[in-house]
Amino acid sequence: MADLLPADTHPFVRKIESVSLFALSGPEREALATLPLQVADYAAQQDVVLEHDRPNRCFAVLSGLAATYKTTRDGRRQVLAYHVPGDLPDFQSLNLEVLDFSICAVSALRIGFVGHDALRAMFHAHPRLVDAFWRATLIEGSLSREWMLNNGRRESYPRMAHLFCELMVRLEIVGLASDHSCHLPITQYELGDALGISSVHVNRILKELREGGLITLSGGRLKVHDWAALRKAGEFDPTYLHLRSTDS
Amino acid sequence: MADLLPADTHPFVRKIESVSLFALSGPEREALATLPLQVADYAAQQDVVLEHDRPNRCFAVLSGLAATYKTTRDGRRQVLAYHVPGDLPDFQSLNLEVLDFSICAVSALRIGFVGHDALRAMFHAHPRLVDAFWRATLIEGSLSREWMLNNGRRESYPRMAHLFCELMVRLEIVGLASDHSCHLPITQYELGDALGISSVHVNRILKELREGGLITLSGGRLKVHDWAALRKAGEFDPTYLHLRSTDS
DNA sequence: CGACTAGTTGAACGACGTCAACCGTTGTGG
DNA sequence: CCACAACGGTTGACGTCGTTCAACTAGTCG
Repeated sequence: MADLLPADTHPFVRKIESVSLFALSGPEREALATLPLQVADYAAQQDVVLEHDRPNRCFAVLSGLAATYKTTRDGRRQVLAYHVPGDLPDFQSLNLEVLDFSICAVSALRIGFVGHDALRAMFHAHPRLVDAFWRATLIEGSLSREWMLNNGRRESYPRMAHLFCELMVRLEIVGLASDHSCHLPITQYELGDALGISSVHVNRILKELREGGLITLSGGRLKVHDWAALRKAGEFDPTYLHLRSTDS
Repeated sequence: MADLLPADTHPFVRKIESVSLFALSGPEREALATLPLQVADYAAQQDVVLEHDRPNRCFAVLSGLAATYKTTRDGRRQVLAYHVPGDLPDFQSLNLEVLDFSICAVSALRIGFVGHDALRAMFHAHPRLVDAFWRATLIEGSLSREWMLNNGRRESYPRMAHLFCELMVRLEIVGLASDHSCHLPITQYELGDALGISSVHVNRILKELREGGLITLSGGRLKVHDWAALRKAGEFDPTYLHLRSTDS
């Protein structure tokens, strides 16, 4: 079921255009827009790919939220990154035969698979696109470094504040948040997996943030009531997102 | 002060050869070996590059140990990765204008700088090398994901055991460890920055590991006395290192 | 010899985890 | 339509891991 979308809304075109350091040529844009996408839907909690898989395709998030995670042998889970529409969460599979992480759906998720062959053919025809995609993976790396600093060296209150700041900014960029409010159907248990703390403690920190008037998270919706305060609490500096047009 | 080394010991050749999925051609090896290197030496604790720099070159570790780190605003430091000889710690600077991390020398460090221009020219002439270098950065990403799991979800005892396992394996690969013993002139304070714990606690965990007969760390030397036990304690599975020839 | 640095250890404290109870909502089947 | 199970959120009590502070030791360098 190949699904062709109009070029300007095609996820690859939007993403690469926003990431690359040069303006895409017509043929390059065309090549991206005509990449054959295999669309698939996942319910929350379902896994898309698993550690030790050897995929021959990678995928883009079309809608919904995905999470990269790893688990220890005794089953403790650590979420390493969230992926918003436009992201290419397992792009490394193109050059790394066996996956070292799993990716699951956080909310209802629609993704588009692209075969490695098709990508390699495109790169052969349009070598500049390699730089652009490479850059996309490097930006993901930058996010993960900030995540490491956040989880390693900030206590849970600023840590959670930082996470909410990042999510809000990234969702705003792709048009999924407005007025500092976004759809975020995530359980407190899952939040704990991302922050490296227990769900009980998540609950307490959420309460603190709520009673401080910074945010509310309920009914699957995150609302930031005091952006300046949240940003300050999380020591949030968006430089590491490598945005090209800075706002807020 | 350009410094030309014999091709088989040239750090780029060794590294890319060990990382790439295809055998390098003569001209490719030649191009790597003749990359002009600007050699520089750093004392322990000195910074090589700093967050917010906009470098026009990147570097390879020639000898010694380097560390990538970030700091919070109030000065708490988190080490994100260690780099052994052959590694390309800031290769992302080629496609990411402004650095989002700093790199410092852990022990006496010798590095070789290569200008971005020279690299780009080489990639233009030998497009397959792009894949190889890309793959090198992806493997670094894999290490950082395991690091995130380790620091996020393991307690300090297994966490430290895991770190020592990784360092030992990586140093063995580049010939800097033998008999499960290696030069590791690192203070307990710095170890704490890597593991996200205080130096006092590092001391106590080291004592536990020592009294359990697993390792000793003194006089700038790490000795593993019971590799099987250390590996078990750290739940260490080297898959994430993406080695091509597995040993031990 | 004194000053400095890294390591070592104890004691008190704090952050976060664990356990357990309870509540509210949702969904399902009799 | 109601009963009830299942699940996520909320809260308290208590335990543990790791931090902080502080004192002391040992090695090194001038």
